[in-house]
Amino acid sequence: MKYNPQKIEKKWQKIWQKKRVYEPNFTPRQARGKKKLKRPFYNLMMFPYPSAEGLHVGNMYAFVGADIYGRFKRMQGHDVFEPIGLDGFGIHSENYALKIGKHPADQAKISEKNFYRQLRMIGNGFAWEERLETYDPEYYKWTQWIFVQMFKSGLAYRKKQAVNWCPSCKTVLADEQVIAGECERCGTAVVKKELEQWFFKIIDYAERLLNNLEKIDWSEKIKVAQRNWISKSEGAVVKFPIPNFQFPIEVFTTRADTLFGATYVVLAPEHSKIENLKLQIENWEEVKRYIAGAKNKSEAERIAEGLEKTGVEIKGIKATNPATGEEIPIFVADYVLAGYGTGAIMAVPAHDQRDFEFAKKFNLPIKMVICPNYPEPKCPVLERAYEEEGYLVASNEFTGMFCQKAKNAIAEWLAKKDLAEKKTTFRLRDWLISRQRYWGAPIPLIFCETCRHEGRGERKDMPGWHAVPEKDLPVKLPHIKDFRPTGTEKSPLAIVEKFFKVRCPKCKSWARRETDVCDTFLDSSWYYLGYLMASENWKLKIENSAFSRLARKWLPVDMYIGGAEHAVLHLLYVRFVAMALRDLGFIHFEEPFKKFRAHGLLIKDGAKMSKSKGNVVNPDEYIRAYGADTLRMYLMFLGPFEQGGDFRDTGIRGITRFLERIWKLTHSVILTPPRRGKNLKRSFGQSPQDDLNKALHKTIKKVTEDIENLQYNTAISSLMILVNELEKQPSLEIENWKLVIKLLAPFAPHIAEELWSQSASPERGRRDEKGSVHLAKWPKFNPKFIKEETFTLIVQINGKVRDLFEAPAGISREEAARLALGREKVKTWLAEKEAKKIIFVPGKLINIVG
RNA sequence: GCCCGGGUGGUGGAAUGGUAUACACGAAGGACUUAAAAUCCUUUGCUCGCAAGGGCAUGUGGGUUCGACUCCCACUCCGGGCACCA
Repeated sequence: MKYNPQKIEKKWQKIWQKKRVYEPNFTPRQARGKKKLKRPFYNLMMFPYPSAEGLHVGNMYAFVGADIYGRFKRMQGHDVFEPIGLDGFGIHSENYALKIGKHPADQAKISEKNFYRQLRMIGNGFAWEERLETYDPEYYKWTQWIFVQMFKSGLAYRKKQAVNWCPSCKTVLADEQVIAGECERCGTAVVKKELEQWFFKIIDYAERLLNNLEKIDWSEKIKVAQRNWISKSEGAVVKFPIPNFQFPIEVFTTRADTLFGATYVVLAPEHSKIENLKLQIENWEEVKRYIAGAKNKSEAERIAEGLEKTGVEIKGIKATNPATGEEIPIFVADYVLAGYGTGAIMAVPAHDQRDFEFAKKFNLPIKMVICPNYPEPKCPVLERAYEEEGYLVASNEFTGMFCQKAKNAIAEWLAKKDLAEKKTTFRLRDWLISRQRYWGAPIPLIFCETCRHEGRGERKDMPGWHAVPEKDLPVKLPHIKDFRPTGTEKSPLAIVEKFFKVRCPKCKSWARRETDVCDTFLDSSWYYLGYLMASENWKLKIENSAFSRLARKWLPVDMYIGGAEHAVLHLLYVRFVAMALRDLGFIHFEEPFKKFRAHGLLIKDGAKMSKSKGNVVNPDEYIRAYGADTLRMYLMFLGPFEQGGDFRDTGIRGITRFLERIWKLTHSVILTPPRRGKNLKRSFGQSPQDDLNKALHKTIKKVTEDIENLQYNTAISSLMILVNELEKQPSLEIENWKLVIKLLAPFAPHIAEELWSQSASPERGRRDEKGSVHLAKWPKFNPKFIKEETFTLIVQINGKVRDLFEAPAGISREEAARLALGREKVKTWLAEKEAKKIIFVPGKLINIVG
């Protein structure tokens, strides 16, 4: 019989599904009845969004890598839950539907079928019965339910502010979705628009999101990215009074020590105070023009300008430096960001490069107050801002103080006069959650004009707004013909009367539904809970104890694998939502994933895969040509899973050869009974059987350790080394060979299953072999077999390898030195010289220094 | 500009501070074949040498060490992330 991957892969995929091999036990009660309660293990991978081209080989790379880990855990005796689903709601799916002129709901059905077909082909141990799609009303009912909880608890709020707007996608975007001023999805330059939008208060959780990073076992680079994104700054808010005006300008600074060098104040163009000061501003027209111009600029334009600073002085008013009492000018400039700190800064051109450039351009005084050398202040002439540490100069009683110390001293001095206050600020902004698009979960809120008028509402701070009562969820997305984005700052649902016209849940008068939909990242912020709900056909409720029991058994997720590109998107939101749900008492944990590992990027022939380059690998054709097992193993053999790999067509043959050799070897083992009792003794006293055990158990150890560390490439290579060895063995027993099949099983599940079943013919069959190899026990290595009796002792002379010989394992330093010095080569190399020093590393080498 | 990765044969890549180049691909030669494919065997970092054997090589330059791909310093190139965050 020849190895025919296509045939056996289809066969086993069917059998697995029929026998429910990969379906875990969900209810604790059921499990108790069984003789052995298996330890649950939730093995999660980031679910894909069903894209235009079908499953990308990069997806397959990620899924296979995650699956190997899951299969490994299953064989180690865990009850593994490895679900899969589709993240099909959202702009990406809708954009594709628009492009090909289909309705997103119809396209979803097509994509769904295609994706599930492809996902079945790759041979993962998915729990298919719990699959889910985010556009399924059963699912988004709970997306909406979460929104309602956020609203009721005050974590969702509505606010008008300058937000990111993508003119091509015709919707607002979250900060996390803007990459270098461009839309994450389509690459169009994002513009700022003043709009009223829904936000989630993720900033309230900034501190916890930051602190918890210490407690979770995640890829370090993701933690670093999150830390940088949240970016905590400790400083002070300092008041700069405006003469003849009631309110001072408040600035945020982390460098209170430089306060005596603050020679002007800058407000962001969006700063609210400017409007209030209108009557006192002499050049109001000019200021107004500048503000309008700045607001119209796209994010990308601002970045493109680079360090070229622009701004306008606000004439007619001055600010008082609270430290010096000096009156200093006030500017409006777009290098100051409205959304950070207080939206205003004190400019210290001598010690901040941006302020320095601005001051140079506008000829403003540059006053040095920090000097590297003290007490002899010979301050250098500045060519750029001096941002390093130093001692204060020209700062009254603080002169001579080291800057770190002065920071606190000055802040406290001003605090006593009520002119300053310590403050911690985060760079993280609140999560903008509403989208002016069609293909998403409608935001489940209703606005009632009557209630607003009478000051009623679910929340005191938001009169007129009501959550859709939970019994009315889901708010179904209506099937409308014209789903195209309007570009009018409103969703296409805003003109669908049968959708938005609704009775107020409170006063029953006619009211209006919110017509924006939720950001896709809300869909994916809780899907790991969804899979558990799917196990009971969506009959469970998050708030009920039945769900809670299930969650306590399975959550938090034990292992989560996905792409690093979601470091500050999905991976941040999902943590935030879990914390919020925990605080509301719905779940028992605040970190959803105990362990997260980011896989590397798969490239093709040294270049990134992209549609425009035309080098995107479609897994279908490779599976058709070589089989899923070969492709799986090839992908994993390319390089370390966490680093990625370079896909080259030529390499695949090596894996095909390897699997064919395994196939052949199995049959020769089955057909040729071992010649017992004929083991020839060797000169070292080790029989071929000892050698075989050693090779076998070393490999078991190596493969086990490598899988645990996701080093699949070296695990596969050690399997290859073992097979090379075993092919030379005259007497290979089937029981030993079966250990190899087990080691192979996570990587090449189909061929392993086929060979397992073939080797377990009834007359040979044992209990372990009746079922699937994937439920068989993962082999344990026996340290006794690995123990070496001799080793290769390396002999170095002055650090260079000159000789080597076999030595007994426990050889002493003296004995090793004696043997080494007696060797011909050593004598030659050492010539007449004495050995000055001898370094001996037990079990490794001896270095003779002459 | 800042923060992460990374630089090793013709290629993908291995190496707890201890034989650098495992494993695989490719290439060359051979066996089998009428022939080809497949398969199997041998060789394969560069270099000097008939050989035995030697010298040189892990981006560059220094350092620590008996010994450095591995640790430290400086630089350089490539990939990724963030980007006027006061």
